[in-house]
Amino acid sequence: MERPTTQRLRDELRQTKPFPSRSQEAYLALLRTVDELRRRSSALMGQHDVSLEQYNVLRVLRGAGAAGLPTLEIAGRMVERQPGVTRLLDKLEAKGLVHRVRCKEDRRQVLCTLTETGRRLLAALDGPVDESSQRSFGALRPEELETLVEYLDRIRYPELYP
Amino acid sequence: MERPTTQRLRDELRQTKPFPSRSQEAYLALLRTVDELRRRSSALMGQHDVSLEQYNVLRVLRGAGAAGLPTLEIAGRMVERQPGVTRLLDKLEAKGLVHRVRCKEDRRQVLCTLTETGRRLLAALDGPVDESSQRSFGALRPEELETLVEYLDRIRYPELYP
DNA sequence: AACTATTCCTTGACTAGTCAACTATTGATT
DNA sequence: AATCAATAGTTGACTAGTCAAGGAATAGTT
Repeated sequence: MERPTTQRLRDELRQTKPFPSRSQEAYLALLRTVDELRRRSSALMGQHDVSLEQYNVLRVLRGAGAAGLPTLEIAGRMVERQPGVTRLLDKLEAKGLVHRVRCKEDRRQVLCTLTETGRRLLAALDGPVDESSQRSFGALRPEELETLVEYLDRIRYPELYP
Repeated sequence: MERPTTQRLRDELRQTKPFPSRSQEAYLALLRTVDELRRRSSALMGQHDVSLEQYNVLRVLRGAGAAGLPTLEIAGRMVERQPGVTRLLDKLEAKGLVHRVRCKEDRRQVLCTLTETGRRLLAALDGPVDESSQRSFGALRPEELETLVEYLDRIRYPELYP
């Protein structure tokens, strides 16, 4: 972390005014937390010359197994929209981490698979990524983690939890 | 929301495999939640031809009062780094929402203030923004909101909560 | 006073993300 | 079969974010 670790949210804001509402406070806390987590993991990926987003594509591909996945399906498993995924795949293919071929059965689809290099890169990152994740989320006990995930779910789908 | 609202995290992922770890599940939930919140508010800002990020700069400036703020101080109150803020200010100034002047006392600083137009735009957005925020976070009771903020704090500063 | 260091901000060169428009292929309909 | 619609993906034109390098002004030092 770059900023002094003793800083808390209210200090970070450096505003004397209280938050306009708890919701806004929570919103800001969410933004800042995700930003911080992104920074922590980006640092890891950067050492291997891939971005965090590129890494996420690789992970999705590994999760899919040897058969590979069409581009749109990758996008579906990620936060990004299709065009972004296409561009990420462009870069990953250029680096030799991913292989793309037109699907025989449906020539509209492009099947993406990990190359051996890609698989090795992922393997090399597994340890550090897990450590980093443990360090960040280790601050919460298992039940707390569960609660957090539930809260986030409810924020995303408010109409399901009236 | 664009995707079917009955989808839950496990469905979104469309993976049969369980999560490698709770931490990873929480991490993904965080990313997706922030992404979704960003989308919801971006839609509001877009109607007034400002981006969410530009809006955040305007809010910081309003919070600072009539005196205005130097660029670096704005960055300090936001998630972004300085260069990003400079560029956001470029665009806001071009739209006539913000005014910039070199500070007399310290000519290194650039004092930024809201224009009347900027202030009106913010006022027009206050209602919708608050509504949207209530809708999202209304899914949590006040104590739960508080707990959420605490958890997020702990994730950001794990060493403070061993 | 003259140098050096620091601070504030901007710029350049990159990555990434969005929407909208387009191509290619497939499927469905008449 | 000929058309029309839907799907998969790419590209263009934009916004935004990063780091690293640099200019300008100020502060500190000798």
